Amino acid sequence: MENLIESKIREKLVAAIEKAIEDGSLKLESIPDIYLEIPNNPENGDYATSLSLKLAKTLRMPPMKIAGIIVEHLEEPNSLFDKIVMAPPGFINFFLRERAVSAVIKQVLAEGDRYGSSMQGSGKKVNVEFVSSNPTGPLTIGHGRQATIGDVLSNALSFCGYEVTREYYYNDAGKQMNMLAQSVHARYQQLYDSAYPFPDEGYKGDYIRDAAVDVREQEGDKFAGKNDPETLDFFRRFAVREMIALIDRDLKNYGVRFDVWSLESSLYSEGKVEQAIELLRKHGHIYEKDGAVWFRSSALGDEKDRVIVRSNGEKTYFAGDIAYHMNKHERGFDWAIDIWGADHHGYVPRMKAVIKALGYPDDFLECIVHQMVSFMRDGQEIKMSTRQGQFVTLDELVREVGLAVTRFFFLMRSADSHLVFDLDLAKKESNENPVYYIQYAHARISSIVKHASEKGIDLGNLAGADLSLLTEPEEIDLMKYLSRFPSVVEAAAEKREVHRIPNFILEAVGLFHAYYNKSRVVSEDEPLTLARLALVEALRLVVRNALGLLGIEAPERM
RNA sequence: GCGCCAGUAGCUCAAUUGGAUAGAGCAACGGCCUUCUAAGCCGUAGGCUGAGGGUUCGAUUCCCCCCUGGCGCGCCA
Repeated sequence: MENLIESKIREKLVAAIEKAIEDGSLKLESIPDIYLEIPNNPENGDYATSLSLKLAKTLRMPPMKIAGIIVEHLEEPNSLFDKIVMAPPGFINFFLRERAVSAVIKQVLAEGDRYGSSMQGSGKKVNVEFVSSNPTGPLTIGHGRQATIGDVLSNALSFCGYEVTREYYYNDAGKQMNMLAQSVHARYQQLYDSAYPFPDEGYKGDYIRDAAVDVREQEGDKFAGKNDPETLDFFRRFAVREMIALIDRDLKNYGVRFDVWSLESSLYSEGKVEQAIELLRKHGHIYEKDGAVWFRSSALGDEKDRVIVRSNGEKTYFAGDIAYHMNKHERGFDWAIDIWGADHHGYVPRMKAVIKALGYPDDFLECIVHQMVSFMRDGQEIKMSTRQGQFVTLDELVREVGLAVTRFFFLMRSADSHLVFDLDLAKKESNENPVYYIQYAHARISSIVKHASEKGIDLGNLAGADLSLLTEPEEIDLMKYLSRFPSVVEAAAEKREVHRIPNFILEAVGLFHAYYNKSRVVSEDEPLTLARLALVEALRLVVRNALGLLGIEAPERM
């Protein structure tokens, strides 16, 4: 489950500090947070703590002296550590014994596909809302980044013991839907009269023509030449339904699953929007000016007040979102995560203001903002515009470079960084492409295991292998690295930094490839063969678990 | 003008709640396939972390101020 080595070191440090407090050598009120880190330079140990440096100020003692006291009070250091040394200006460095390191293999083999999971989240209910596009066309690669981050963050949170609900919110109300209706309507009319005018602001993509053809197939020419409100209403409902089906299909093909689909329109039909406005009004956050209804968000951290009901009586998108977040809270979530593109980041303060106005804890809502994606093909940047019909759809992208590559590229970089998606690189099936590098490692290990089994080696008892035979530096490094996986998953979930997972896998399989080229796993030395098989099998499980969190397949052969 | 994000090797990016000597991949150059998959490995080279101040034992990381790029700043969504 957790990183056993790390938690043992923490326990020992806590015990040592407790003892030191008891006998008066450290004058502390309580146990401080235990900072543990992995030094860059192995000469500084496998783990290190700068605890004494942090405590120096409050204790008013020299850090080296504090380090000395802590080390003196550590119990049975020899069971886990080779040595513990103090280093100026006050670090305590821990060097693990090889036996302590190899324990991770047994842990991985025993826990299998649960290795790396934890109960950190202790069942807290979290709602993760992502993608949430207008149903006006297929998903673009801009949505793709968000879909991937949201999907993988949800996976990581679940793996860490949170109860996650993945949610998609359709903005199926408002002006955009009328424009969509008019666009499909115009394309439909053009099937009968090629001179029929197309609206200037209409959606120009081919999928609009497809929808028009679908109308003709299902309804024939009964709307030909008609432009009355009932006709347009039919086209609106038809088009929304068709677009939602399109998006559902895209998400399914992309391997993203949702638990709940919320419709903006049903918040209206169920009166939720009115209720939300009334609640805000009751608490004095609402006023009227110039015939419109305003939310006083400037009093709660936003830069200005926001209109929620326009002077023509129509509610704004924001009004729906207020009701929606109230709804999330009413459904009993402990917290809600919204994932948005950078073009919506200005929305964060007003949404936070809503949370405050409704009287929810400030941290009920967490907004994750990811930077934009640009798309390069043949060295040329492609501008995306749904209305111009010049977008690159997620579906096209997946078809072109494959699911694994698409997902991996979207995940590789921190959400804060702008992403340049280079199609030419993504299409290369070579070592330039990190996805193949990883999958190749998995296939290689699978091949080793197969080879061993064909040689008649009993793979049923890998857990019983004599792991003390694993003494090569590459083997030790690999084992140490595997033990870090649970911490990486936890960091990915807790810091909402999913790119840590791809980085971890790349590093891990890099160690493996080097090891593979230097040492043979299957040899005439049977005990050593078993030990090495246990090692690579553990690695294979970790790679598979990690790829699983990313929604990427781990192939047996390539 | 105001706000959010970014600025690290030629290019694309990492860097463990502030840690010790800032790391990978690509591109360049030189090596490794009668042995479990060469979609691989090993080696060489590459840096004033955009500039300047500050905080402290210690700053790529935090604060201030500039510069550059992206994105916002609607009774649109």
